[in-house]
Amino acid sequence: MAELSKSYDPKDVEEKWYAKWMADGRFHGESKDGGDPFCIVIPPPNVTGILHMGHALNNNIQDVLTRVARMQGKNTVWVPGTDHAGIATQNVVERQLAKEGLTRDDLGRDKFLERVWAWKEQYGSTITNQLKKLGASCDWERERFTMDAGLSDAVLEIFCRLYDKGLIYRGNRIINWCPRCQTALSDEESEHIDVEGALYHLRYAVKGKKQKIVVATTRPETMLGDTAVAVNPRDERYKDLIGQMIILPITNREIPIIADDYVDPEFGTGLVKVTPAHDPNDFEMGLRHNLPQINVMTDTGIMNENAGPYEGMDRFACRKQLMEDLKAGGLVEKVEVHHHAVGHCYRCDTVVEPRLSPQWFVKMKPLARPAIEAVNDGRIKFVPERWNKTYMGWMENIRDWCISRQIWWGHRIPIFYCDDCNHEWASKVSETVCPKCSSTNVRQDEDVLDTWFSSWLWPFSVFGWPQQNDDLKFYYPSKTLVTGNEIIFFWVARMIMSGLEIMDDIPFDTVYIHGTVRDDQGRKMSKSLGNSIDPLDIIEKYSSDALRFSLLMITATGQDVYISDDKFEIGRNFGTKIWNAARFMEMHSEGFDVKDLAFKKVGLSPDDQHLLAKLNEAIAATNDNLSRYRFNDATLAIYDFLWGSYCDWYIEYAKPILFQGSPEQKKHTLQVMHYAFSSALRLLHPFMPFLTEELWHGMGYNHAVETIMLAEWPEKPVATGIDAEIVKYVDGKHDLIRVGRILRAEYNLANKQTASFSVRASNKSIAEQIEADQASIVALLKAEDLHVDVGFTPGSAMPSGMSMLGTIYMSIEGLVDVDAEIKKLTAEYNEVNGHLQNVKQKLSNQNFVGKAPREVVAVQEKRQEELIEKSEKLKKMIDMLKG
RNA sequence: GGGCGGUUAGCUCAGUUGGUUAGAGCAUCUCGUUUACACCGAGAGGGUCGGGGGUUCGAGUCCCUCACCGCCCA
Repeated sequence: MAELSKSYDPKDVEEKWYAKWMADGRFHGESKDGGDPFCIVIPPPNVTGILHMGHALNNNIQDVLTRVARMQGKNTVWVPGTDHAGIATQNVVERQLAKEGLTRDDLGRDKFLERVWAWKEQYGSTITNQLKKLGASCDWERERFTMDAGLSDAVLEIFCRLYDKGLIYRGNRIINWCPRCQTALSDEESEHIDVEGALYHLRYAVKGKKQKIVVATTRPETMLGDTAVAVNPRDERYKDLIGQMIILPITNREIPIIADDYVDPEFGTGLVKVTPAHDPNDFEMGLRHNLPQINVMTDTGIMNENAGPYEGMDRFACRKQLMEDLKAGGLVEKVEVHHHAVGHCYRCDTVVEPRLSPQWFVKMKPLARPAIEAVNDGRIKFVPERWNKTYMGWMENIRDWCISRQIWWGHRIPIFYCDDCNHEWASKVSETVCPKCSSTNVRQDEDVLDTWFSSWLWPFSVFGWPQQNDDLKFYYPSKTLVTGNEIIFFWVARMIMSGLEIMDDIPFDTVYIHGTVRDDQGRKMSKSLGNSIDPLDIIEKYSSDALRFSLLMITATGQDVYISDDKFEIGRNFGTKIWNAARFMEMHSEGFDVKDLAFKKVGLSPDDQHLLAKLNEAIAATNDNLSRYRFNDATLAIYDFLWGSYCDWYIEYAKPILFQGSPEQKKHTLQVMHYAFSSALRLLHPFMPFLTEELWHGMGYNHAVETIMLAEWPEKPVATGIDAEIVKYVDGKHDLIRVGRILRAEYNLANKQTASFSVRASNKSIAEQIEADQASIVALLKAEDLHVDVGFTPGSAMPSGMSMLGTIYMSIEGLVDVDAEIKKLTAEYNEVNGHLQNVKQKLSNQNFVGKAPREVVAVQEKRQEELIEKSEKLKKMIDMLKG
C-alpha cells in the first residue's frame, strides 16, 4: 500500500489520471469486441464555444451514465465532437477580419473559408480540451466535426434524397431575417423576447370621402409596403367600408379594404393594415386576396426605393421620422404602450425582420408523423415525462423548416441551375454540365445549410453513414440523449425525425432533459450580466471531482439548479473526508493484505452487520436512483453511507479494536473495512472519477483490476451473515449513544472527562446484547464504565434520558442540577403525552379504525403502547427526582 | 391569450403510490484541538409546507380556486 499524503492535492492527481486513461485507451470501444452495446452521442457544443456550467452539468451526467455502463461491462462508447456553428463562427472570423480593416467580400468566398478553417484549427479545440478537464470519458478517437468530410457527405446525401423525394423545396415565403447577420433564420432561431413597445394608431383617408379610418400597428414603417386594409367580415362597424379604397399617406398609393376572417375585431380598432411582404399572416392574407407584395427594406434593414422619401434610412430611424411626419400631418390618433414579444436573432440579438424571401424548406409534416408515433407508443421516452407534452405540442403544429442561410461557412446547398434551359437539380458532386441540355452555363446555389441540418444526423453520421459499417450497426441506436430543454425543437425532435426517416429506427430510447443552471438569484448565467461562474475556475479552486459531485448533488431531476461559488464546498469537503478515512485505514493496515477480504461470513459483529446492511442499502439506492435519473438521490445515498455509516459510526467503533484488539480481531475488522470501502469507492467512481482512481491504487485495490474504471459495478448485495434483528439493535445502540451524548453535552463535560453510565435496558435480551457489545458503547460515550441492569434504579438523583434500548443514566461527581433535570423530563413528559392524546383520539375514532387499513391501525396501536410506557417511565423518574 | 414548472427552516432545495413527531446541505448558537479529518467532531435552535375551499378516518402529497415568480409557445 502506497503512503497517502497528509492532504489531498487534486490538481496533480486529476491531470495524471486523465493522461493515463487516455494513454491506455480506456475510453475507446470497438464494435468487433461485441457484447452489450452502450452508446451515447454528445450534444456537440459549438466549435466557437467555451465551457460553461450548463455544459458541465450536461457532460457530467453523460459521463456518469457512461462510466456506470463501462463498469457494468458493457461495450461502451461516448462519441464526442463539435458543430461548425455557421453563423456564430462566421461572425467570429468576420470580427477578426474587421480588426484588419477587411470584410469577407474583400477576401472572396474561397479565401474567406480558408480563414475560417485556419481559425478552427487554431481555436476549435478549446471546448473539447475543457471537457477533458471535467474528466469526460469520451471516446476521443471517434471525435467528429459537422464539417468533416464524412459528415459533410452525410449532409449532401440526405439533402439529395429528401429533394428527390419532394421533401425539400424552394419557396418565396416570409422568413425571419437578421439584418445584421444578413441571413434567414428558422422559426426556432428567432427568440421571442417580451418588450415594451408601442401600438401606433394611424389615420388613413378613405378615397372620395371625408371619412378617416384608424388602423393599429406595432411596426408603422411597414405601412410603406401596405397593399390593403383588412376587417373581419362579421364586424358590423365596418361593413360599409369593405370594397372601398384607402389612400395611403406619404406614398399616396391607393389600396383596397378587404374582409378576412383572420382579423380579430377585438384587437386595436378592428382594422389592420396588410403588408404581405413583411408579415407572415399578412402574407397569407395577400395570397387569399391576390394582393401585391411590396418589400420596403434591403438586406441590411435599410429602407429601399419603395419607401419613397425614407429610402436609405435605417428601419428604426425611419419609424421615428415617419411618426413625426404623420403627427405633423395630423394622421396619428394615439400611441399606446404595448407589451409584445419581438423576435431577436439568437446569435446576435438583433431584432429580426419578417421578410419575403426565396429560401429552401424541408416539408416537415410527413417526417413528423412517425416521430410522433415513436413517442406515443413509448419507443422513445422523455425523462421527466412532462416534456412529452412540449414535444407533442410542437410536432403536431409543426411548420416547414427554413434551412437556407445566406452565409458562406457551412455546407453549400447541393443544387445546380442551368442558366440556359433553367433546369434545377440536386447533386452530391460539383456539376459543370447540365444533364438536360449539356450546357456548361451551370452554377451552384450560393447559400449554405442551417447548422442544425447537419446536427440532426449526428446519431448516425458520427458512425460514417451513408457507409454501412459494423460500428453503425452495432452502436446505433444510442441509448440515452442528455440535453437541456432549450433544444428540444432545434435538435431532439429533428434527430428523431431523421433517424426514423433514414435509419428506419429511433436514434435513442431515452431523452433525459436536465434543468438550466442559474445563479443564486435564479437568473440565467450570461456574460452580459456578469454572473457566470466558470467551471474551470471552480476546478482550479476546488477540483474537478468537487465540481462534478456538488453539481449533481444539488440538481434535482429536471429542475433548474441555482449555484453559487460556495456550493462546491460540498464536493471538496466530501473528497477530503474520504481521503482522511483512507488515511486512517492505511495507518492501521501495515502488514495487512487487501487481496484477502474473505471476512468470516459467520461471526460478524453487530457493527459489522450494520455497516454491511447500510452498504447494501446504499448500493440498492444508488442503482435505483440512477435507473430513474435521480442523480441527486444517488449521490446522497453514497454520501450518507460514507460520511455517516462508515466514518461517523464504523470507524469510531473500529478504533478500540484497531488500537487495542487482538491480531485476529484487527484483521477481521480491516477486512470488513476494506471490503466496504472498496465497494463504496466503486459506487462513487462515476461521480468522482479522479479521487476514487487515486485511492483504488493508493489502497492497493488494483491488484485484480488495474483501473477502477473497469472494476465491477456494485449491484448485488452482501447476501449472508446479516441478521435484520441485529441491524435493528445497532440502530437502537446508536440512539442510546446519542442520548448519552446529550447528557454529556447538557452537563458540559469536557472530552477528556469520563463519566459512568448505567442503562436500565428495556428487557433481558437487550441487556445481554449490550453487555456483549460494551466496548463500542464505552468508546463512543467516552465512558469510564457502563452498568447494564434491567432493574436499575438510581440511588440518588442522576441525569437521565430515554432511548430505543432503555433509559440511560449518567453519574457525575457532585453537581446534579435537580431542577434542570425535572424541567427537562417534564418537557419531555408533556410532549409524549401530547402525542399520546393524538394517538388515543385516532384510535377512538370509529371511522379511522373501521376504514384505515389494518396495518395502519396496528402501527397506531403499537405506538400507543410505547407512548404509554414512555409516559409512565417519565412520570416515575420525575417523581423520584421530586421525592 | 394557451401550456409547463415553481411557491416547504434565515438561504438553496429534497420529500416517488395520501399514513408515526415534514428532511438535507449551508448559515446561526454552544462545547471541543482526543492520535483519520477544524474542508472536522458532539450537541442546540429554527417550519400555521403561498392564500382559500374541497375530497378523505387521515392531505406538504389528490381535486378546485386565487395570488405571486420563472420558462416555452402564440
